[in-house]
Amino acid sequence: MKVTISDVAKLAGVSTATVSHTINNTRYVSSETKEKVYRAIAELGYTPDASARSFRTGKKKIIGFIVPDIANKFFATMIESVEKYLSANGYQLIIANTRENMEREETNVRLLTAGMVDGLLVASTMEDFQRFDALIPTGFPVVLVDRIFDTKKFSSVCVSNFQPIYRSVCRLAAKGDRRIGIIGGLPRLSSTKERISAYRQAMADCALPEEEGLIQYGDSMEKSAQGCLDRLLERGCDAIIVCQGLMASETIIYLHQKGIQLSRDIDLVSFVDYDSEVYTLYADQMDSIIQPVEELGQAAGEQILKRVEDPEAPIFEKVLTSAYKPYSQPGSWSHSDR
Amino acid sequence: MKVTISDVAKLAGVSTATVSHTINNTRYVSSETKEKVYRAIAELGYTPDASARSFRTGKKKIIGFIVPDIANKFFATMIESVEKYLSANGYQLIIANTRENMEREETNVRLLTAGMVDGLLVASTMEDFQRFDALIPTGFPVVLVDRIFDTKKFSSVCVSNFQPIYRSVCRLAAKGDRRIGIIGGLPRLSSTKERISAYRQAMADCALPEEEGLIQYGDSMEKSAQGCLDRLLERGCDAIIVCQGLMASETIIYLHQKGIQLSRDIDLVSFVDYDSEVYTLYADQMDSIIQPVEELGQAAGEQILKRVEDPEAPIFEKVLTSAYKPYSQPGSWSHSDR
DNA sequence: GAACAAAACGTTTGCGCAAACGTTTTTCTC
DNA sequence: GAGAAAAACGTTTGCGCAAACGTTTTGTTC
Repeated sequence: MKVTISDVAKLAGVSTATVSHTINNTRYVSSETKEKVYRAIAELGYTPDASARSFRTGKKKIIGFIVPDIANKFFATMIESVEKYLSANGYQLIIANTRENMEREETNVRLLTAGMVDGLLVASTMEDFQRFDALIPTGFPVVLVDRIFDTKKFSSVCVSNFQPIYRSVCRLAAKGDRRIGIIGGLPRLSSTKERISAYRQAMADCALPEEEGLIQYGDSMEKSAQGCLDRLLERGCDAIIVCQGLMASETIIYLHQKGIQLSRDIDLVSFVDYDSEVYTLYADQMDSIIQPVEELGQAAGEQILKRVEDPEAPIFEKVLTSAYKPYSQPGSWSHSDR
Repeated sequence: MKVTISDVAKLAGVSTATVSHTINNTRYVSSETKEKVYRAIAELGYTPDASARSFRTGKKKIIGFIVPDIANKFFATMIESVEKYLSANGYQLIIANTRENMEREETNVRLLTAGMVDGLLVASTMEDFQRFDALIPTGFPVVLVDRIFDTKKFSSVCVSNFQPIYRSVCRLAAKGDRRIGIIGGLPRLSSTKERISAYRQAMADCALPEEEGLIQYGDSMEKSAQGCLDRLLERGCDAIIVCQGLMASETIIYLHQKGIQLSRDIDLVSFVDYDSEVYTLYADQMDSIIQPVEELGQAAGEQILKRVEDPEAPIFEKVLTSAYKPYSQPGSWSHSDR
């Protein structure tokens, strides 16, 4: 039924070793013999079985990527960029979507690390490092992406969260805004924590009164920003900072629908998805923080392959920098420096 | 180093067969023995090796999905929905992104069908069925998604393309529009062909003059709609039909930037991504065609698992229906009926 | 308590391939 | 033309597991 390497060997009149070496270029084979082998392969329509190969070599040529939300543009773009890098290097990509659910993350990590992939990229939805760490077999190649833990146990690739938010608050304060609200993502995530802490510190440094009600948390899922906004608007904000692209779009739409005009009625600073439609329309009325998603994806791909190929490689922590685009200087882009 | 089934067997004082049967529930094992086995598994931290298992059984519990553009919201949403269905049924999903490139599609299909996955979902970028067909090993479970071929060889899941466009033209014509332009996707795709042919037929049926320049093709990638629009606007259109969500967003933004107002200056009908931001903002100024992306994804998942579990199952062709939302009746939704 | 069945487990094989280990043939050297 | 080296290929094993095939033990019947 299935054509195997020994069928090829038989037809070509050589040994299976020769066929194997011919295919994989792992030993010298005379060109006449190669010829015979390739002819037999073509005649039989032989394709090496990936399962058997993986089993034999222990290499699957597959990387897993645990993502909190595939349909979120931020992650979709990152997946694209990761896939691009991996496929260019002979690897395939398995996606697992946790939908910000810890149990699903556990299930998926366990499944994938049990011999299904060579390495794992994880944008974890977990807060507790112990719980995450317990899932990873000793020595298994893992790279944390976008969301990290407070240990040096795994390599990681993320973007700076503190500086852009700190800068945002300062700019708003300098503009005369006093009551600055902020909409963060899930409170348990490292990215959210860093951003909120930057907000707090900047507020203090700018001598602006802190007020717990000015800090709201959404879950970066659909319609989560509206509730946050309602609560912020009730308190009468001069400005709002949004920590996530999807919620930024919601914010803009919601304000638009309420007849609140950006920059005239309220100041807005936000993390945005670079090519999101709302961003294109409103880029000139707000400060935008644009994360280098594609670089993030590529760096993640690089790091995981590096670890897969050399599991002893030292832990590596890469922090990329977001672009900050103030609306007052359209066209001008500046890089925050951490 | 690695804990295998025989390590477990040894520690539990049973045979490997018993361990295997205990894990997989494939033979009666007394509860005391089960106890011993599970205890040994826990003590050693044993996890069955997925590679070996796949190799042995021939089942990988993985489905491949060949996608033309991951970052496109339409496909990202579909991936999400496919993944949801598959993971609920114990399968993982491998993504391959072709970026609308036929060579990449060939490479990926070949790779995945060579023992890496149990079945394949394909939204093909190819026009030539022979070329596609040549890539698929005999009997390999394949389901075509969104883009189909003119044969009954593979099962498929797609949405109706003809009816919504036909209806669009009729509505525009009834409104008095004469010069109706259309922006289609890649000319080689079945979806594009059906939509354009619906346009032609409707134009003829409505006694509107055909004009080749009114038909423009974009590639559904970034910025492709602008060129089409420039050419259409040059000809002075009363109305424009856009056949794809991403290009719809571009169109709306571009018209907005040019100061052309929807419904006052020009009529717009478009396929849109349901939760896209621009759609949310402009839904009341245009006719929208909304494809049932999630149902599409789920149906695709259902079909491919059905084929994987029974390769002899009859060919199945599912055609889903898009929702048509006329802007004149906000809130009212109607279903086109093919 | 012989004969037989059912319960509960063990022994062994082979999936397809890569690669360690081995053999033969050719070529070269003096 | 004997001996050694290099070239070119062959034989065999085992990766970890599932399952086909076999065996032992424990009832059960008359």
